[in-house]
Formats: sequence, structure tokens, C-alpha cells
Amino acid sequence: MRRGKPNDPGRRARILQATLDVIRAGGMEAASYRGIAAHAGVPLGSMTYYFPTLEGLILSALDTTRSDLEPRYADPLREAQTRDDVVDVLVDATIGATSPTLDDIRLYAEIRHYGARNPKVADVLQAVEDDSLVTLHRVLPNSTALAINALLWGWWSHRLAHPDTALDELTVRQAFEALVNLPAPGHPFHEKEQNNA
Amino acid sequence: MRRGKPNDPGRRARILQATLDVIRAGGMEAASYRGIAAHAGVPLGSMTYYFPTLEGLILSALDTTRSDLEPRYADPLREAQTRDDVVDVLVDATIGATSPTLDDIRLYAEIRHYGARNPKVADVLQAVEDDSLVTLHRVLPNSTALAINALLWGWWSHRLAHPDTALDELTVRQAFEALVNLPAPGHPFHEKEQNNA
DNA sequence: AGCTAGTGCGTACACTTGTACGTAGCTTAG
DNA sequence: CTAAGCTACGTACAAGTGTACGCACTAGCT
Repeated sequence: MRRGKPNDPGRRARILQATLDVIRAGGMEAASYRGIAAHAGVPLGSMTYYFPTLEGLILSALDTTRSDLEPRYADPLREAQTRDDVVDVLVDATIGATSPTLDDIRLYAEIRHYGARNPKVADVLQAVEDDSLVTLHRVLPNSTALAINALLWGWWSHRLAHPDTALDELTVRQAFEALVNLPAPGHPFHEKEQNNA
Repeated sequence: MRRGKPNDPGRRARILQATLDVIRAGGMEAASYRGIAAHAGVPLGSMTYYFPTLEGLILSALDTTRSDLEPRYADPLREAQTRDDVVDVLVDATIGATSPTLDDIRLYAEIRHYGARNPKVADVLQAVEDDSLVTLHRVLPNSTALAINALLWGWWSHRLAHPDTALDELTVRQAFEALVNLPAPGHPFHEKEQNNA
């Protein structure tokens, strides 16, 4: 039973997209109803209509990033067979073709930052992180996965703090190699598995 | 030639301290003239008198953190002789006695976060980071120092995102060991130096 | 055609923010 | 003792914020 005028069906989605754009460009503090409305080309009244509370809008928008991260980072990891493959994927995700742009890193940083204080955002962060950790954990022991996650975020953070200086690929690669080849707990001697084609 | 009533000589310093407290507790967005004034127990007029602009106050406050970080992190590193010593210092700085509290990590995170968009804050960040990198660089090759810095920040970030879960010491230690023992560029074979007592 | 329910949005309000500015009061020079 | 100058602060203002609320207008039912 539909009533009223549904004259712009994609409006809700466009607002969500505009929200992410604004956060990417100006940070969470720039995410005001009015600013987002201007960016999306919708009147202020539409904002509060589709999203009665600003926090709700932001949470919804952040949540959509989960589906963005999955294919870019987790998918290639799922296909990695050897430890060397894993290193390749990680290097690529840090500075290569599948690596996020500075704007995307900024967005991810906003989530982490906000998540440190807002429990709702922390849940989103947890979900994003779980997606990648679970995938890493499929190939590597738990402790190694943690360290790699920490280092990956460290590299991304480095890129944020030094936007004009490119990271040296060999430096990044060797660091990941060192972590990936850590011995698993309970197996003091590291066995390199050789199940590639 | 002194005039007027200098009835509270430490007032300026107390304002700076209160500023850091407020940022630690509520983030940069909580750092308002009025909030800080209330926390420091001074009237609003005093704030704008000692610090005519809010950004100036924040920058001054952040800058004082530089002298806090130096002795805690750089000093022990200066005294490290062997690579194992370096690992000890790093593990300690991550989760041990000399490691920052969650509040201090939060403060550092604010600096990094703000620094990604505000050039003035970026300068402060740069200075803080240089202090530690220069010290690391004294013992380790440049690329390794970069990786270690990234990982250290990654671990701190992890603590922020998981305040209730303690990091396993062995996990942290092995990760740092792996990085510290990376071969120097130009020296394909790694030589472990054994100059301990 | 007329009635009704629900969609979409314009406007207004209460509040918080940084900052400018006027002024009170102490301290020294004359 | 008086005048002046500087310190310290109370107050006011303009700008920007989230959100509540009421009005138009469309679409389906009778």
C-alpha cells in the first residue's frame, strides 16, 4: 500500500553516499545535516525525514563501507595458497593496486577514531576488522594475524601522515615476510607449506 | 615594568594542562574554551586572554606532549646495546611498564588524527615522530625503523580498539623480533651481533 | 468526485560555539 | 595623591548546529 510521491527512489542511497564523501573529505566533524544535504543536492527536510537522527545516518553510512572493504581485501586473501601469495596480497593492499586511496584510509581512520569513544561505531569497526581477521586467520595462526593487522594499519597510518612520500615496496614486503613466516605457537619449528600448483 | 595583578602565576600552565586532560578524556572535539575553562577553574575571559585563539591553545598544549614522550620511550632506546635489548624496549613500550596508558594513546591518536588534516598539527606530529625515529635509526637501518614505528603504532591502536583484551606478550615480542632481525639493505645476509656482557 | 492517510520538505527554535570588546582594579611614575 | 597604563575578566554577538513541527501535495479507496 504505497502512498505519497516517491519521486526520487535513489535519494536515500544518495544521501548515504554523500555522507561518506563528506566524511572522507572533511572528517566526521564535517558531517552535518546541512553540509551533507548540500553535497547530495537535497533539502534539509529530506535529511531528517530519511534519517531522523544524525548519529543514525552516520552509522548507516559507515556500515556500508563494510561491503566495500570485503572484495578488495578479503577476497584476494581467500585465494592465496602459499605464504608468498599472502605476502603479495598484503603488499598490494598496503601500497599496490588494491590498496585504498588516501581518502579511503582517511575514512577508515575516522571509523577507528570515532570507534574509540562511541560504542555504536566501535561495533561497526569490530565488524570490519572481523571480516579481515577471519580471512587472515584461515591461512595464518591467530597471533600472526593480529600482528599483521597491526602492521597493515600502521603502514596505512604512515601513508596518512606522509602523503607526499611513497613507501618503499621492498621495505613493506620484507616486513610482512618477517611476520608471515613467524612460527606458529606450539610449533617451535616453522614449516613452510608448499601446496602451490 | 610589571603592572596589574599577577595573582595566579601558574594559571597559564594550568590551562595548558587542563587542555590536555580534556582532549585525553573527550577528544579534540571536546576541547572548547568553555569546557577547558571549567576544567581548569578559570573564567572564560582568562582563556581568550592567555590564548587569543583556540587553535593556538591546542597547538601549544599538544606541543608540551613532546617532552613527555622523549624520556619514556627514546631514553631507554638510547641505552639499548644489543638487538635483544631493543626488542625488550619495544615490547615494554607496547604493553609493559613504560607503555602509555590508554588515555595517553588516545591523546596521541588525537594528534595523529588531527594532523592528517591540519598542517600545524602535522608539524607537531612530525616532531614527535622524528624524536623516536632518530633514536631508532641509531640502532637499526632506516627501513626497519619505519616498519617498527608502523607496528608500534599498530599495537597501540589495537589496544585502543580492544581496551578490555590484553595483548599477549609473546605475540608482541615475536613480531618485534622478526622486524628487528630484518637484514639491512645492501647486506643480504643478516649478521647477529653479540656484544652483550 | 471527495475523503483520508501518509510522504516529503520548509521553517523555526533552542542551544553551543569562538571571539571581540568594554571595563574594573591594581601598580607604578610623577 | 593623582594620572595613567596594563592585567584580567564579564558580557554580548554572530554563526552554526541538531531537531521538532506543521503544511502541502500525491495516491488510493469509497
